[in-house]
Amino acid sequence: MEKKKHTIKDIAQLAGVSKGTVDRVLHKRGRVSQEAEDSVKQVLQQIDYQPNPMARNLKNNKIYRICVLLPDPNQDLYWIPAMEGIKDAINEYKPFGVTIKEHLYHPYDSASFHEKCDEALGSAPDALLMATTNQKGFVGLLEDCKRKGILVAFFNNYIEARKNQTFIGQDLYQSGRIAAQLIEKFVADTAKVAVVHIDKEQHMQLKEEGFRSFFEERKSSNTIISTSFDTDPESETLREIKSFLATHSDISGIFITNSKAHIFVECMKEHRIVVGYDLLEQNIHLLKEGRIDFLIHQKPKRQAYLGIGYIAEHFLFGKPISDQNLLPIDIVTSENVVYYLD
Amino acid sequence: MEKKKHTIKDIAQLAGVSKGTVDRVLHKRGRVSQEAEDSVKQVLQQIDYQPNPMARNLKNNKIYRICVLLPDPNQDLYWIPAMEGIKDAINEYKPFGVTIKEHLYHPYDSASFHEKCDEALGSAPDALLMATTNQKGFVGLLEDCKRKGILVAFFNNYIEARKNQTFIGQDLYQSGRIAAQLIEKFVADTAKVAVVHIDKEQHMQLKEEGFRSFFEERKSSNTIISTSFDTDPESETLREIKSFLATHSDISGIFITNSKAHIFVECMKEHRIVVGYDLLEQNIHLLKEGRIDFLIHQKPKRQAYLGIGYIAEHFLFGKPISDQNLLPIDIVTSENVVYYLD
DNA sequence: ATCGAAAATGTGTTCGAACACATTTCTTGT
DNA sequence: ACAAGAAATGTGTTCGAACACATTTTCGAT
Repeated sequence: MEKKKHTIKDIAQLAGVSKGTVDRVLHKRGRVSQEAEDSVKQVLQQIDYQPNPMARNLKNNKIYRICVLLPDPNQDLYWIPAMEGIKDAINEYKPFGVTIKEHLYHPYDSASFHEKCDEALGSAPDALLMATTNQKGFVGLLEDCKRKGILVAFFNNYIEARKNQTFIGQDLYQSGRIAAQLIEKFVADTAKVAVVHIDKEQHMQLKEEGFRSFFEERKSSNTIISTSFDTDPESETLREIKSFLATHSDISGIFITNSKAHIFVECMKEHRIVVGYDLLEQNIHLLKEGRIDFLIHQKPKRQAYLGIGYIAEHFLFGKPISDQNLLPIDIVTSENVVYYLD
Repeated sequence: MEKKKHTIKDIAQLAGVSKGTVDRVLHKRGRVSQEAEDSVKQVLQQIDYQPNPMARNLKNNKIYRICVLLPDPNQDLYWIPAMEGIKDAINEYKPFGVTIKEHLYHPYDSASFHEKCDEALGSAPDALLMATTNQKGFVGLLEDCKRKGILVAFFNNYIEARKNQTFIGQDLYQSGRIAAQLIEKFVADTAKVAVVHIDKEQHMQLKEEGFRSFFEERKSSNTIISTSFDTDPESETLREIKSFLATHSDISGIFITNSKAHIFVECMKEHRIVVGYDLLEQNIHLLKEGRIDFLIHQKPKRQAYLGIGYIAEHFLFGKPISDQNLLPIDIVTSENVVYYLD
């Protein structure tokens, strides 16, 4: 009773040829007379034929293999959500014949990184999903993948994706601007604000640039200072932070450029506007207590999940894969945090 | 070379029976000896068999029909994004044999609503996606669907979903609380804030309740007043708003409970903290100009898209459908608005 | 005209699940 | 013990696309 979708057989019948000929026209395999080709193409123009993805994939009957290259979440808890996203994706795409293998390296051990790289590439996967890090040998790895025709997807920090690559993440510069905007709304016109880097990494610089750019555009008379702390075992981090706070008691807004806001905030006695990153348990706790005002959510779980998803649906259903997928920069407060968890 | 997925044939071989018997066990169709059933079930326990969704669906070969019941976006521009989401979903799921038919009724014409209801239900679809409205006959419609076994999904405003129903949207009460939190952070401890309803509808009440609850919990000494305006052609809306502003010049924060913040804000001369809803073009313009501070994004496009998506994937791949899908309440500023557009 | 090669076209099989149908095995009453 | 009927089990076909393979047609060279 329902007009069912057109099939190759239908087209063949309408064009007065066999399904083999239609197939040859569709796939441009040649061996078709001009006459037959024309009549098939005419039919194709009239009906809009879209091949049945189910049938196509069933015939394909390929097991797609995706390798994930990630710092071990047991070593750096930051990666736990990403791992969860990957687990979700595994469950979602397993029935479709997508297999995913995780290769977890030690975050601060270059040898481990290379070992896992070799392990992953050695298994000659169809695609590789990896967190962007500033590990040495990163560029070489990419070239290797390109040579071997392995599709690469990154997530986490921004990297410019080239051909056969895709990136899932946020615009870090812009997230710095958002932090600035939130703080600027709160503090007095002449207030002093601080950019705080803890265990500085490269991506934080972009955030600071974005942050400063916002104030500069406003031609505000706010003072912006920036500072860094390290949490090396040998350094007395907490004392340094407290000392900083003591000598800068006139600061009224603080932007902490990574997930470690909780370390800094625990040292603060009186309230100041605080904007940080990431929904770590400790950060959420402080958010709910009102000691952190806003957290910018980088959505590592979703990034990882989408990374797998884009790859899988590209292989399975031939969906186009775009080289850049910038996710919204979500502003999280104690009142809406619950919707962003898991 | 790759361990390919287990098939019914594999199971049959392992259990020493034919695929027909395995099929009967899997679908509990009976006509299987205890002995055969045990041996198949034992194999099933050892390997974790998941049927190939592609093959299943290919054989099914059913055209799923979804009807969408929506106010005409030409009459009320609010519904344009929802329509876009539906168009996207159509493109996405068409190749899988999902057909979607839109039934657009005139938003303020009850007769038109009923006509389109009958039209939609008359075509005996597999599922119905509709925007929640307070049209009369709404409850009757739902019972009709239930009786006919039609899966129903709602989006837009909250409604408690029952069996065979699903809801996609936001917690309105909570969104009011978020508005309150944003305003409370900005204004002085004793400041006066206003809740403004324009063309009052039922859902706005929930938002106001949430808004007030936040201030009450804080035991703040802020004063909260609420007021309503109508944009009937005969009422002099703008004059009334201006008059309100003149007599309440001490208000420092304003919460406008629907997408019509732009109407109110256009009447404001000096800046006050303004929180509104929805990414209408006019609102975005004012956001960028700094005359609106925050917009709460209700994501009508995504709601509609997800509505179709949940239904389609339920039918196609047997994904479970949950009765409530609360989307994050996104806080939008001029700096992150770009990521939420379309 | 006739053969051979190349070009054109048609046929058949596969993927995995689902189900209709065919066949075998078992049970029961006489 | 044997037929009849029920129960158990096996076989075959279908869905749509893809591709291997079989068959037919065309055309040039002799």
